[in-house]
Amino acid sequence: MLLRMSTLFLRTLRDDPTDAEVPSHRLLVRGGYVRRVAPGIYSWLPLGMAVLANVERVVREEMASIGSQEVHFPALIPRELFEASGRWADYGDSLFRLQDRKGVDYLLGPTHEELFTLLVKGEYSSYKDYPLSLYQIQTKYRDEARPRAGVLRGREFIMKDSYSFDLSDEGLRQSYQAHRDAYERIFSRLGFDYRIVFAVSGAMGGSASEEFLAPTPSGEDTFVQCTSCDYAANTEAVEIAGPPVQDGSIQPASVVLDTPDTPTIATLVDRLNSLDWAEYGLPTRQFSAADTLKNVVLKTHQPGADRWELLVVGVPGDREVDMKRLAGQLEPVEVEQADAEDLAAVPELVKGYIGPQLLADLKVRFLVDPLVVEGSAWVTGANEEGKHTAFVVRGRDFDPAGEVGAVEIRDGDRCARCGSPLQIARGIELGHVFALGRKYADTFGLTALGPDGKPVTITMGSYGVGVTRAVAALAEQTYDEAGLCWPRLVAPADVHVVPTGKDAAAVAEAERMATELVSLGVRVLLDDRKASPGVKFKDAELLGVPTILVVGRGLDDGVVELRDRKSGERRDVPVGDAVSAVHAEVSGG
RNA sequence: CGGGGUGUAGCGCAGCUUGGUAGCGCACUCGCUUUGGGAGCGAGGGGCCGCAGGUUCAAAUCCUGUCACCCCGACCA
Repeated sequence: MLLRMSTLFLRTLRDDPTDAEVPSHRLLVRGGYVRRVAPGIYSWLPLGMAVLANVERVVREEMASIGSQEVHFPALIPRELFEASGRWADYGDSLFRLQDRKGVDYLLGPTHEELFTLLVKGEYSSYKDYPLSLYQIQTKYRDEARPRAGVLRGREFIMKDSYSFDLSDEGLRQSYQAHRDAYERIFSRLGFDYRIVFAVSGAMGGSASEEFLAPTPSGEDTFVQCTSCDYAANTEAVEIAGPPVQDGSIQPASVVLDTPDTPTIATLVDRLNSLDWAEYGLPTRQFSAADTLKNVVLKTHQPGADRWELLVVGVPGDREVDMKRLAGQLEPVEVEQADAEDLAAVPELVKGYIGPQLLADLKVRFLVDPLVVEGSAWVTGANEEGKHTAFVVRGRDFDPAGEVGAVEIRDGDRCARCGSPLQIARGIELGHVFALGRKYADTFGLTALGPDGKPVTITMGSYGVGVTRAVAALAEQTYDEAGLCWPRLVAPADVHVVPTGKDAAAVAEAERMATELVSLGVRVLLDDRKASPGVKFKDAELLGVPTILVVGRGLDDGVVELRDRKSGERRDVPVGDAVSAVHAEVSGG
């Protein structure tokens, strides 16, 4: 393959486009890989297409290796299919909707569970047909509230989505594992630094959902990783270690304190530290927010229920409640902050002075964060204006209905597996593997007739790779000051041949080498433009082809220069050895 | 949806305060020179100054409205 820059549809930009903030966006635009058409909507130019095709090739190879078969669904989908799954309504504003000339509703597919399920239902009906795995590489549409970061988060993007269909839970487990392994190979081959993180709580079944994240500062997803073991989870699914369980019986009996005007944790702590503890027959000590128990009033909604119910969550006073994490843990139950009206319904809950002691009697559900361990003693509200209670002990003075990870994770929290400090980082979601179960099969009646003549509901897995996003994420993880630095496998070419100088011999020699390299199967980008050396060098660095071969002033001494884009390393090689040297680089890399 | 900002050539920007021929750099075309780190000189082409209305003899500039876009946040199978 030979790309000539004199004819390549490419215009590089000297300046950064002003709307580009993140490095991948800036460099993909400057390097002429993509152009913006509308917010979150991009055109892919020849160099971009080359990179995209390379990513797709790897994805296809690895899908084939686990026996997944490629299909292709329309992006334009009639409303009725999404009506059947309930997602015409559930997807809300994120769905692109349109009508045909007759006024019939359509949508542009944000994902394709419905079509895969129905296709299989239409073709297969016997247990002998399973297991099955299908995939497609398709353009997806989501009307994001705020597209950003160039192609990292677009409204139109390419995704590989696949689905597995199995007769049994064990079959699903195997399909899930096969996909997970394939994804590891895909992201390794593409040259990613990536982490596999838990995406939903252990309560929902451990490994039911995992995300493949590429750690980078411009990532939109926050995740947590252990500094010592390989535990990693996104912040919604993370579990952290609490302090050791304590013996609550050694705590003094609880005592009600006079604490007027202390509706917040800060005011309460000040008050505690100025109390005359001798009055209560107790030794004076220093208190901090961590000694108090904060009880946050929320409300929850069971799917299908007609009412919201109150929920109180107890967390250490020095912690905030992370609503996103909480929502992730409670899913599919919805959760929201309770408002004044909700609180008014239970007058026993005194704002600012709520304690867990009464909640069981009030029939209000009470959960604690695991940091509030059995036997721990707290200062908390006395359920009376201006009063708090000290030495309120879990297991002695109150019994929560259960635990839920609710606190906002901090850098340095302890790993639930090994106890080492956790670290918060940002990453880009490259892929997601998810054991869907029977949700769609139930909805659409996807069953197979078993050997006993009875129908078995199929269980499904759903697996996605963001293809366009992977290109941007790779740029994000590999760029440097001068430009892009593609790993060889995805680079638009193996070698960028740059003739310099006014001497026609350099151009002729570069042409000769390019032709010879191409015949060896090397992908060559040849800068045959009439431009100054500076322009060519800058563009070569911006475009990010991994090997650069400079044919110029060294010719008089019988050498050409071989440069490694990534390391910056340069070495002269004799003209006669140049082609084989490049070929060795390409094969070795 | 909340906060901040910007709309002038393909890209990056000035001009607006104080109304009067629409400019600069890059890119593009032609000529000559130059050729190892975004070359020089000269000559060119390219504009609904976001849109609509208003004020005025005259509007990129002032006024009103409107639309779009960008950034931060909320949201995000």
